[in-house]
Amino acid sequence: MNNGRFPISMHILTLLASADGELLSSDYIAGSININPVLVRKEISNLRNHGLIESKEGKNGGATLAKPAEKIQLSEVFHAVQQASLLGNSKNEPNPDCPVGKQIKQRLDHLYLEIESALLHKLEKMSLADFLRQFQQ
Amino acid sequence: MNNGRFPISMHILTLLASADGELLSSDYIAGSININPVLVRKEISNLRNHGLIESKEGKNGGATLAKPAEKIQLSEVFHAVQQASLLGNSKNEPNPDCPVGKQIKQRLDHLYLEIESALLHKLEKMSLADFLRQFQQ
DNA sequence: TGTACTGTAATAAAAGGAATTACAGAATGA
DNA sequence: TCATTCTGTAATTCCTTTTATTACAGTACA
Repeated sequence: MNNGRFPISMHILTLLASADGELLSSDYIAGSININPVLVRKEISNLRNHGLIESKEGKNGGATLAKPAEKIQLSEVFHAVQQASLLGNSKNEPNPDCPVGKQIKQRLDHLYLEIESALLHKLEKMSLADFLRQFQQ
Repeated sequence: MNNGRFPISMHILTLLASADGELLSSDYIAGSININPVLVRKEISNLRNHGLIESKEGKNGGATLAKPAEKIQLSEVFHAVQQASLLGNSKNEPNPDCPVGKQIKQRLDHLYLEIESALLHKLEKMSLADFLRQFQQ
């Protein structure tokens, strides 16, 4: 996970959770995160596709949570933004004539599965509501 | 962890573990990983700084493990290559005038610490020898 | 003393991420 | 109805990060 998508999604969701049902515009959200509104809309689009957010077009439109913050697990956020494996992959194909090179990808994939399952197990136990609760008034 | 450093380091260490004390050159290693030898030497330099590898200059030089594969925990490899946080950071400073923006960094840092400790706990239980054992002859 | 290595710096090329521009389409409400 | 204010999305440019390459000094060996 090379980029800032997880923190950005967390920021969006935290804002929505604290807005308590009120629709927030991408411009407003972008102002809090300090990034471009188009990037916010892209992330919202992604989170919507994963069932975490609902949004409304047109005047007075914006985004809101699709379900209560208590029911949003951080593992869902992780799943929504994850694209690459956690610990990275070598870009090139290893040498198939080398006994190690031949198998390393498969072995690393297996290792990554184990690691990710440990991580997911942890994230499943945390809800967006838990996360929001840590914020001081 | 955006890049391929973890898999590359794992590949290097696996080759050295399977070489059983014999010195391997950066060219040979690069040929197995299929990357540039200079990048291999850089990773070796890093792994050496972390006490996982020893290397010898000059003719017939190369690298070898600094200790038995049984004593190399995968958490050590992780520490050696980790530079950024696991789930990424937003590049820009969030808006300090927003109650969420003001605190989000700190809250995410805290979350990341929890997550990483779960991951490290898992990696501590795995040795390089364990990893190598999975390779079929 | 030539050869085969490492170590490292500097630079270039490639890839990926983020910002920006642009604009169509939807909802609102005056 | 129609200007306004939003979303959704594509296309492009800009910037940063990764990776590859080039170059060369230094080391060890035989």
